Order: sequence, then structure tokens, then C-alpha cells
Amino acid sequence: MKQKFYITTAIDYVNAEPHIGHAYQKIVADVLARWNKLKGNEVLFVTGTDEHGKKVEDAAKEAKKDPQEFVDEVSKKFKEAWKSLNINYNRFVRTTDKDHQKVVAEFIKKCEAKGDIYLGNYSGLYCTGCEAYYTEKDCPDLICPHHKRPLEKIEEETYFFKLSKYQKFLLDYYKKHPEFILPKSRRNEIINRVKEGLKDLSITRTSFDWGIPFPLDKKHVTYVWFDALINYYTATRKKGLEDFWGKPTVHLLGKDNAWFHTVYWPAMLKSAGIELPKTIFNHGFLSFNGQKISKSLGNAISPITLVEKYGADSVRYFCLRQFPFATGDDGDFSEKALVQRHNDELANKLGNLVSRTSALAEKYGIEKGPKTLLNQLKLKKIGRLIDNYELDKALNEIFAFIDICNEFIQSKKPWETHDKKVLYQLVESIRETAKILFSFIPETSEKISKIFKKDKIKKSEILFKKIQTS
RNA sequence: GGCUCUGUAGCUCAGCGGUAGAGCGCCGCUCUCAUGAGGCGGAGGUCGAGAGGUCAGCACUCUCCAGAGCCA
Repeated sequence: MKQKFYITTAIDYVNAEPHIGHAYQKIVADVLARWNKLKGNEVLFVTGTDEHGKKVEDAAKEAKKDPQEFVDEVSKKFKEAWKSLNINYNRFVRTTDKDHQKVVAEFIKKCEAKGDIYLGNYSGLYCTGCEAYYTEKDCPDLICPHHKRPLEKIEEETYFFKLSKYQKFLLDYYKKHPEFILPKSRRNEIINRVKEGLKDLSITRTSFDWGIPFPLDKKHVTYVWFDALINYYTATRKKGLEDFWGKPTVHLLGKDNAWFHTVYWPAMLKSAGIELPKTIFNHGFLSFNGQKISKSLGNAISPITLVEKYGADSVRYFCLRQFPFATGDDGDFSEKALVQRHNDELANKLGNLVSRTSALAEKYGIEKGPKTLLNQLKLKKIGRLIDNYELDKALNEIFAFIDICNEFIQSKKPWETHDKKVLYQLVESIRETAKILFSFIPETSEKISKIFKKDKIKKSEILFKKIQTS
């Protein structure tokens, strides 16, 4: 039966340029989107950029640019990076998009109608880096614990969202829907924190202009997080896409976004009378060659550079195979480890299998017969693993089958026997493997499918060139 | 300070009540269709430390040590 499947990534904040950490998440989302399409589901895959807030306004100022001009440039870089990695999204939401601004305004009005928005006063210590307030109790030294810079004392009139009202609702919801917060370790953390109590959320600012005008009061702009979260809903407010919302909707996010997406967002949706998504998945972070990725270390290498160096499929394969996404643990993107997997697994095992099989099939031809070899490709298990976000294990299973194919060819010696049925078994097995690999390494999968498309086969070009290690 | 997670072969990790596993690396043998690729075999671990319950623990309980995450 055809189902609808809606998947989103975080929308990236445009104060910095895309790096491999951003890319990792988009790659996983792309795999899940492609996989669901392969299963016959109707898929909506949305990514984008988060473009409002003081931090962006400041970054634009520093670059001596108009904010709009600045965000246009940076969001373009994200789009280019995703293109280089064959991230096949349906919509790229920018929070400066007209339709988003409209949806945000409507959303806020719904919350107001529910009686969840009120005007109050906020005085506190503000960190522009976090776009968040701290209390003196949290930071006795008046320094932001994340950005290590002085907090600004701010007192302003602000509108509040009655988050505190939703504590019980949230706790009940988490209990009833264990798949709402994944992985499980995050779920426990969030539950414990919500149990400690929730404060109402300040959702407007008056100290700067770069944001969506607050629909209830022109003097205020909407707090960037309140605006950004709504993007997921915005993307489904188009003709023909409405039904995607609330169906198996999955938000993929870094673990730093867990609180916003598992507490603010469901409370906001409940307030506005909108169905909640199925799963908020919070994955771990990547470091790069053993170092934390950061601007100041200058190691935030563009995904495009990595693709130019290693190829889109090798970067994708490495990210998917190396890190246990499902556990939410951190991982290290090491170029050395990437090269090793590229050489050993993609070139020597997969590439070489395609090469030797196509060469033999060209020489001796193939003839239809039983497909006993193919039975050893555990498609059901692989499907279950992907649905469970265990992409590393799924790839492991697929490559175990590639090993089986290499053992098969070795024991059957078709170069001696010229057995066309043996070659048929191999060709069929590779055809199926290519299909299942399409979600992971689409470029290569398409190349392989093309080589073995017809029964008249020609020796293939080299799929993965070896990378020399020094 | 509170809550959670992790600690298994040189490296990355799987196993989670019944005589220690995989991949990579290393060593040896071997085929020749293929990208000097492939295949076969081998060395290598008192499963962080200690205690407890069990006929039986790497797996369960407790304490400790080390590392990580979330919160205060």
C-alpha cells in the first residue's frame, strides 16, 4: 500500500558555511527518503536554511552586507553543497520565504486564539551567540557557558508563549509515544528535564529588526526559534502536500536541537491545534580528523571540497558505514578512514566484483537459470535495519553479500568453466545489489544498473579508482 | 553535585546467561576472470578493577576506577 512519508532535516543557521557535520545529516535524510520511495511510498523531503535573528544581522554587518543579500549568498552555498552530494530534496525552505512568513503569522494567531500568548516583561542576561537568556544563578560570572563571552543585561517588553501549561501534556505524550524522541538515551534526558518544570517562553524581541514581524504587535519581531521550527509545517502548506503533515513525519536533528524540537515544538503544535510529528531523531556530532569542527580551528572544510577529492558516493558511503547513526553517538570523520573504506570496500570488493563479472559476461555470455546465490542477499533484514535507522548495519549486510559473491565466483571459476548460468547468477545478484544500494550511493548504483541492464554485457569502466596512501 | 551512557583482539566495534566474535591492520599459502584486485588459513584478548547472587557471567546486582553526554 502506498503510504506518505515526510522527512525533514534541521534547517541550518546561515551564520556559518556548510561543513561535513551538516552534510552527514542531509545524507542520512536522503537515504531514508530514497529508501521510502523505493518501497513505493510517496515521499516529501524538506531541508533549508534558518535565516533570522540577531546573530545573522550581526554577521551581515560584519561582512558589510545587507542581511537579505548576506542570507541569499550563504543559503546558496548550502544548496550547492547538497547538490554536490546528490541530496535529492523536494523543497528547500528558507525562513525568509514569503509563504513561510505567512504560515508563521497564521500559526501565532492560532496560539493567541487558544489564549497561550501574553505580553510581559523580560529582564535577564542575554547571549547573542545562543540567542537565549540566562539567569544569574546559571552563570554567576556573567559569562556565557557556551560562547565564553560576557552576557548582556537586557530588559525588554516581550510576548510570552505559555509553555508551562504543556508540561503534563508533554510528559503524557512521551509516555504514550515512545518513538517520539529517538534515540532512547535522549528521551530519558528530555523527560527528566521536563519533569523539573517548564518556564514560559519569550517569543519576541524588540532590540533588532531582522526577523519575521510579530503579527500581534508591529514593534516586535518573532524570536528566531519560534519562527524556524514552523518551517516543517510551512513546507506542507502547499496544494497537494497538505496530507504529508502528521503522517509518518520524521525530523532529523543534531542532539543540540533536541530540547527545541521535543519540548517547544510539540507544545506549539498542540497550542495551534495541529497534529504532532511521529519522530524527533537526534543524532550525534562529527569531528573532523580527530578535531572538533569549528570556525576558529579553520577545519570546517566544505563538503564540496571533500566531494571533489573523493567523490560524492565515497563521502556518502563513508558517513553511512562508519558511524552508528541509530545510537546517537558522536563520530570522527577521518580522511584516512575514508580512504581505507574507499579502497577496501568500494574499489576492491564492490568495484572489482563488477569489473570481473562484466568482463567474464562479455567474454562468455549469460544464460538464464536458478538464482540460488541471490537468496543469500537478506533483503528483509536490510529493510528492517534501514527502517530502524541502523544504516551502518544495513550496509554491512549488503557488503557481506558482496563478499559472498566474490567467494562464489572464486569457487565456481567461470573463467575456466565458461559456465553461462554461473555468470547469470552473478549478474542477477549484482543487479539486485545495485537496486538496494541506490539509496546509499545513487551515482554508482545507476552506473552498475546501466552496465547490467541488458543481457548483452560489456566490460565496465573502473567504478572507484584506488586512492594512493602515503 | 544529580541523572544517563560507555569501557571486549594493535585500531573501529558486534555479542548481552551455557566453552570469546567481525572488519581493518599483521603473518603465511593460493587462484589469475578482475582496479597488483579475489580466495584460503594463522597469530593476537585472564571481555576496566573488585565483590555478590547463579549449576553456569563478558553478559545480572553492588562498589570502585577511567572516559563521554545531559542537567544544575
